[in-house]
Amino acid sequence: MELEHALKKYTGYTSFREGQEEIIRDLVSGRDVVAMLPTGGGKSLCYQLPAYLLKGAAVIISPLLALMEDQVAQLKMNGEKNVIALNSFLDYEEKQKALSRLSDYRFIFLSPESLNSAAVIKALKQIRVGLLAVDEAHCISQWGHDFRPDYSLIGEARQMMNEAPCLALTATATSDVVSDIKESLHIPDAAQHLHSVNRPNIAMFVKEVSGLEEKLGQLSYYVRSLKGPGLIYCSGRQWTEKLSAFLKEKGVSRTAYYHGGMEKEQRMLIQQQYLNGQLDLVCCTSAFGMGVNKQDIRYVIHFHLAARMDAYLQEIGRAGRDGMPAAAITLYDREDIQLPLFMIEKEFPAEDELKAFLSAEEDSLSPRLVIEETHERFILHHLRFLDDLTREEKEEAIRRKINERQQNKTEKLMNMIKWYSTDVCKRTGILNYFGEGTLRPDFDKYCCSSCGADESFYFESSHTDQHKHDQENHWRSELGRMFKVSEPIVQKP
DNA sequence: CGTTAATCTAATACTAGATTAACGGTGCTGTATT
Repeated sequence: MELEHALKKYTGYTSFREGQEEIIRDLVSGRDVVAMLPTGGGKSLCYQLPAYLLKGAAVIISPLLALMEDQVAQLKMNGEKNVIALNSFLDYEEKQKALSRLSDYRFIFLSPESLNSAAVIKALKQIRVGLLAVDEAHCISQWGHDFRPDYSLIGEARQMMNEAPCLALTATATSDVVSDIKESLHIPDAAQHLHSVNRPNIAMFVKEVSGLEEKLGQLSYYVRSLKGPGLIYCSGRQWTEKLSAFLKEKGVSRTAYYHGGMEKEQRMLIQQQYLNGQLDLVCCTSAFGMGVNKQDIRYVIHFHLAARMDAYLQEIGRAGRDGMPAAAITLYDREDIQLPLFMIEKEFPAEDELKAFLSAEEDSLSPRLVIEETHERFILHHLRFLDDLTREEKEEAIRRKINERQQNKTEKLMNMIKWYSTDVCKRTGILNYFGEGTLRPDFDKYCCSSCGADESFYFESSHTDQHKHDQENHWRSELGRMFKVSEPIVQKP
């Protein structure tokens, strides 16, 4: 009906992809929406079309500069000129100019940090905002509490946007992440368009190892056996470099590493080569992922464990986006828990550090005490809400916040450890953890290591092409059955 | 807490072994006012 007409008029598409129409319909009728769409499932259309149908500009919050630039380029390519990304790529003059004629733009891209800057707030107050979209909205839950606190302030900023409908978009929203998002954005009554977190075509294997030597042995075995392309997640930057060198030595060429400490151009190059199929394998930290839209990743190996279930799901979820079988393998060493435990400790200011910082802060003459950037930001962020308190009260309040966050993170880590250690079906474990029902048990063969799935099914086949062909056909029929079961949408009780 | 790189020491001439220090993830960002 009229939505399809608008779709054709503004984008040239003739029909919606699954899930898009309901989301857009809700937004256009003024409702807030939390939506989950698989990557590559046409997420950007969900804010682009409403931007044309609603009065006013669409403000889109994006976590990475690279993602912002991609979106801007895409819109411009489609002939939309009234697009701007208000970020640090603009110099002072360009930014002033853009802010002074902000009402000319239909699409305004912002990082949560820019959204919080005084100049941007002032300019936004003077225009009409028709839609607020938060892309990769799981970042609110993942980063908003500590690493990038500005993510937790989007809800406040929303108040100056004349109650424009709010769209939170993500590819993996577990139920606790969804409630976190709704609370943070102050959209308790948002319509939810969610799918199950289950990915039936990804088989999960947890392989217990003991010691580095055995782990490296297993890694080299799997990388040489599995059908690629693949991805290896590890916990440190140095590890990514070491593993890629190690694997090259073992004869796996076309391997590269990727982490947040590399030059931007180098990062882009690796990502691009991987996307183009010029690389078979990338050893990476958690920096690699968002914006990587590759359909045919066949396996993800965790060389180190993931500290949280939602992070784990996101990382393995990069495999098998084409719907074809893929494998997620964790090389689990009990000793590995020490590193994430330590990270949780180190991420927040220590007690004496907090004390010293606050007393230096109180004395306006002394220069600000130099502490780690993330620690400082955490303290300053929480100080914003504690203006009228004495120093002791402030200290106490922030200490409580730190404890709260550390407990929360430790608890999530422990749940993960339980999941790694148990013999119960891995898939059932995940679904139960997120309050979804248990799965029908007839995919055992392709389910997980606990169900006795056969890892060799994911190996590079040495069979003839005919065999390969048979196997793929076999998979198609099998998948048909699977997706029937993966349809149901998560309901809030 | 565990791994790795850097420095030290001992007994003897260049290297082996021991002790210590450093490091460990994710990314955005100008700013006060007439």
